[in-house]
Amino acid sequence: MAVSNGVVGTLATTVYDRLRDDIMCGELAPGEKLRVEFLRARYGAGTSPIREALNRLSSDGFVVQEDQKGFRVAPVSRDELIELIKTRCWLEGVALRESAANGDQAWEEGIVLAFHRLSRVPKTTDSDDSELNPKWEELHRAFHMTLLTACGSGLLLGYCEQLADRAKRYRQLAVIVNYPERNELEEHRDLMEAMLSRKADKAVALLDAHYQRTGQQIEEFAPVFEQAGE
Amino acid sequence: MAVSNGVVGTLATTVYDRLRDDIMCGELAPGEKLRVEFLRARYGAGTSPIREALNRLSSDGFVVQEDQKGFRVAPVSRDELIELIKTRCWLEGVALRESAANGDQAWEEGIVLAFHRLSRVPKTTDSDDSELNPKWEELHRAFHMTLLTACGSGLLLGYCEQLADRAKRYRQLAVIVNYPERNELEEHRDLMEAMLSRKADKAVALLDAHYQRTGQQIEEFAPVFEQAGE
DNA sequence: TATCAATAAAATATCGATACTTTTTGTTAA
DNA sequence: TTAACAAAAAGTATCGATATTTTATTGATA
Repeated sequence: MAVSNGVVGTLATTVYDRLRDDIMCGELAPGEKLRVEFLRARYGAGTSPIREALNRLSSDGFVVQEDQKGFRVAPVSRDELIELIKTRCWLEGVALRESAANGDQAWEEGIVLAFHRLSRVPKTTDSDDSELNPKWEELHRAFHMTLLTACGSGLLLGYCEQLADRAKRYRQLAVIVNYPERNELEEHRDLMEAMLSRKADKAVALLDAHYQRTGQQIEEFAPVFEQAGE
Repeated sequence: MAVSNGVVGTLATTVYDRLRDDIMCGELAPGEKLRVEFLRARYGAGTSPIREALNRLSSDGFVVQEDQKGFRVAPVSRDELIELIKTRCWLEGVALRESAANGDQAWEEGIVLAFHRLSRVPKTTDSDDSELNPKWEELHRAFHMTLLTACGSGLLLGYCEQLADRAKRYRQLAVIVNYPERNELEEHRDLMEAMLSRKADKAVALLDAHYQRTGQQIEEFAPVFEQAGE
């Protein structure tokens, strides 16, 4: 059962993916209690796969667990957002430098390609910029990761990806869409060019600014931090 | 049930802890298949807590999981060890620099204290240096973490801790105990002094050397990398 | 003898029922 | 009224049984 692209997955994995999405996009609010009975009904699965998915998600930081008290959606806070961005700048900074030092021709070509694809897709789907384009999200993620892939550590890449996911959650909760005075495409182009010419210091500075700016947008859009209880 | 220091934990958590230990110390060999039935008998628990523990461990990288094919102990390899050490140097390097920049007086005092405690405990329990002293392991870990605690990111600390655990596993598998021409206490003292005098560059250099040396010891002691199948 | 298919065995994943813990509710005594 | 406790309700954690999938075995065919 649960077949996708010819491969049979487990129900637990399906539930994990769906729950993760629902938490990331805010369908399940920060702090919300995750009762097994509720989730069983929602995802049409038995106790075991639900609990297995929840256990995995708590290792990822999307769910918090307390023994004998069950699970709830991980809370969000201004402090955590700040820490998240800071840590992300540090880790991606290391990865950028290493990538710039070690990247080969295939890596360079990958960057050019990823940028090109990103440039061809609009950030929002509808004309009034109220809805994020998931395709853009995907290509944006891919572009940033491509810059890092030559760092030589899958472990580090994994951490960067995890942080990117957690940051994405904040972005989705804040429903940031289009800011007038911001040309993201140019920011990405500058970043690409700094990396291609192996100016690591410059690239790191650009990236820091890039993330810091996004962080600010989220903060200005602060209804996110209404602490959600139940 | 499962009471320890007044707090009631779940069976799943107990199993998680024990399994983790057994994998870290090599009781369960790298690559070994982890059949649920076997684990049930071993830890005296039902299917659910066993599987929940396994799910958590796979997020930690101690167990690998493949849908419909169950779980096995994460394999080890020379390549992974190298990557592990490299990544650890990078992340702890960042954390050291930030700590050195931000640490306050309480942080300094914590370091002095942790070093003192470490210096008072022998690395091995018996006279012929064949058995590691678990107390030493604990204090050693505490000392290194204390150096990093002022970095200002719990996220980064978490990653450092995770890497430390994975590195510990390699050390335990290799049964490294006492190398003649190495004075670890002095290495630690130098590291402490560099940090107290806020010489971050020097501290990072010392730490890199410290970990690189340990890595070398593990590699020389290479029976670890006999690939274990079943 | 090798290949493949069919079958049997083993192992994984899932379910629903039960035991245990926490939380809520209701009642009594200060 | 409120503090304390007891009883009931709700929710979590665990178990053992079953369904499903993978792996091993066997035997027929080329």
